[in-house]
Amino acid sequence: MSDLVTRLRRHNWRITPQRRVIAETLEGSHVHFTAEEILERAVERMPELSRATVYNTLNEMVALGEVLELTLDGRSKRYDPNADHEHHHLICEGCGLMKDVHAMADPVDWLPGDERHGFSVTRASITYRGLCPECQAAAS
Amino acid sequence: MSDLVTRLRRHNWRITPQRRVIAETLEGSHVHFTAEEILERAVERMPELSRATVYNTLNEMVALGEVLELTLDGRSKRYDPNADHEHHHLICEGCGLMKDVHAMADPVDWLPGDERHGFSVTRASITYRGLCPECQAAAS
DNA sequence: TCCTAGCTTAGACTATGTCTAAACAAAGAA
DNA sequence: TTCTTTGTTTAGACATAGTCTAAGCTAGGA
Repeated sequence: MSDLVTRLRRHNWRITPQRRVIAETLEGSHVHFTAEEILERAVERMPELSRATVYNTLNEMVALGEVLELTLDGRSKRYDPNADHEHHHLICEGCGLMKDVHAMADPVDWLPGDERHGFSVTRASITYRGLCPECQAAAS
Repeated sequence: MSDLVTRLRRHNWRITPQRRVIAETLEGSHVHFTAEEILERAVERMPELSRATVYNTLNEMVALGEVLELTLDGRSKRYDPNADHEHHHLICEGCGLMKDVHAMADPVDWLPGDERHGFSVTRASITYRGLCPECQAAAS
């Protein structure tokens, strides 16, 4: 049973077969897929599924607040089904491997008032960068 | 005199007229331009300048470490000439306005060892999101 | 049953960025 | 000076990621 599907249903969102396949594909993996990767995997289960439906569905899930959109490499967006859970990202500059990580406090607390320029700051995310164990070994 | 040009020259990088115009366009503004915006403005000073040269030059300046590449909205990359200066970004979710900000400490220190997954973590950047004063006023 | 609203589809279109091949430019050698 | 080498610039083709459109489809209510 998909937790994401349950959360989506709470918004009175119609769960069509296409949307179910997309949600389950998104949730069934530990990595954050791009839209194309989700399309590729979902099509294995539902061959007639179209590219437009995948893009539409992902955008709607983001708008509902149940999926996070990540733009970390400047190429394509990635989708993270863990929308409620506060976390950050660690990226390998060698191979692009990405991990979810947790910091010790909320970075919003570390932005002084005089650096806020009158904004109401609601959230903050940290992108850590470095080399994963494999790329460190390859570089030495 | 452009400080960025001086820094680029230190790398024994040939400062051609095209490269100078691009560097000065990049540095002469307080906002972070996209490649297309830089092209548009640089062409006013040098009409024969090509798109490929702008993209090549920006990528080379990033590779030299003198310019930062930002991918904050998932659409197009933006370029920040302040590469040496440790700072983060505050973005308005209403209108996209972006400000440079400074946090009170280095977020690398706030990532526990058991959250590093064996990576050598070299840097971290924080993206703060909220609403700017104008968008707060418009929303209320 | 029919109607209606919303969903899905294929493919055209747009935006952003990269690649290629040829022309050009600068600096050193003869 | 002319030749050669190396690096730079150019126009335009190409690639990739994502959006839009118009038509058809589907589920649920009247």
